[in-house]
Amino acid sequence: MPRAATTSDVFNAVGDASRRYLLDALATGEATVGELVERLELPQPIVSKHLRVLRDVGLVRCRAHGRHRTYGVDADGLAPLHEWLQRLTVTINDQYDRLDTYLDELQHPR
Amino acid sequence: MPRAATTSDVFNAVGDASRRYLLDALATGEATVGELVERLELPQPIVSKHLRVLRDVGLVRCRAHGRHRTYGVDADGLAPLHEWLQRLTVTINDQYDRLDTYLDELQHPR
DNA sequence: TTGACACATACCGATATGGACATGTAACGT
DNA sequence: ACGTTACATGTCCATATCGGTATGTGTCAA
Repeated sequence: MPRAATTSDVFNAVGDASRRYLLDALATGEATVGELVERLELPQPIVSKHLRVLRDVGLVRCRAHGRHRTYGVDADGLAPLHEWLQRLTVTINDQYDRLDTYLDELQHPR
Repeated sequence: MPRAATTSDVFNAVGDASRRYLLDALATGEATVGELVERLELPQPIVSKHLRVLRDVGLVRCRAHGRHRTYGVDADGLAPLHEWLQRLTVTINDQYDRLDTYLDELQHPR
């Protein structure tokens, strides 16, 4: 198994700077591919590819409108990130709490 | 520029599942490399390498103790993630708010 | 119907990455 | 001093990934 890998995973998707820029841009409102190309000053195929990845992991949605495609952030797709970060942070804080308790007991032994 | 790339970036660091497991494990308390190797059932060099990456991006700290090295999560290292996620989410919500206002004005024109 | 336009996909090359194995290094025990 | 323990680092390989260019697909206009 020469690589763990997997795009198609939200964490990996936001691991790329270009894709974060895309999300940042889309967060301010929906946009077509062309508009994104203009704003980010990236070649169109690059943008399309990143959008594809973001779509696959559920971070953006797109709807066709004439010959344009309007993309927008899917807030629900951010859930895995939020949850993981939250859990991690909480766990860390619990740890500190236990340390506090421990230190308390050292100073004020029952 | 055949690759954007960059490990040495917090987002990329947590993009890898193995490294997330390491963080999860360390969140419950500090641990030595050997302990992590046992818990995650990964070869020691792999663990060491991932820890190295996590250290470089400031997600973990380590202190030598005898011939052991005790690693622990550095909560501050999570800040970039928190901030980015926060900003993104807020921006998205602002967008929805504006949409609400717009819809309101459609229904209750001044 | 033909051509332009908006976007998606295919293919290519360069490189970065993760895992596996071997080796280096420092601290401890005897 | 020597072997062992606990890690770190170096090298190698397979593959994934990104960017770039070319091409395909569907829609609109004339």
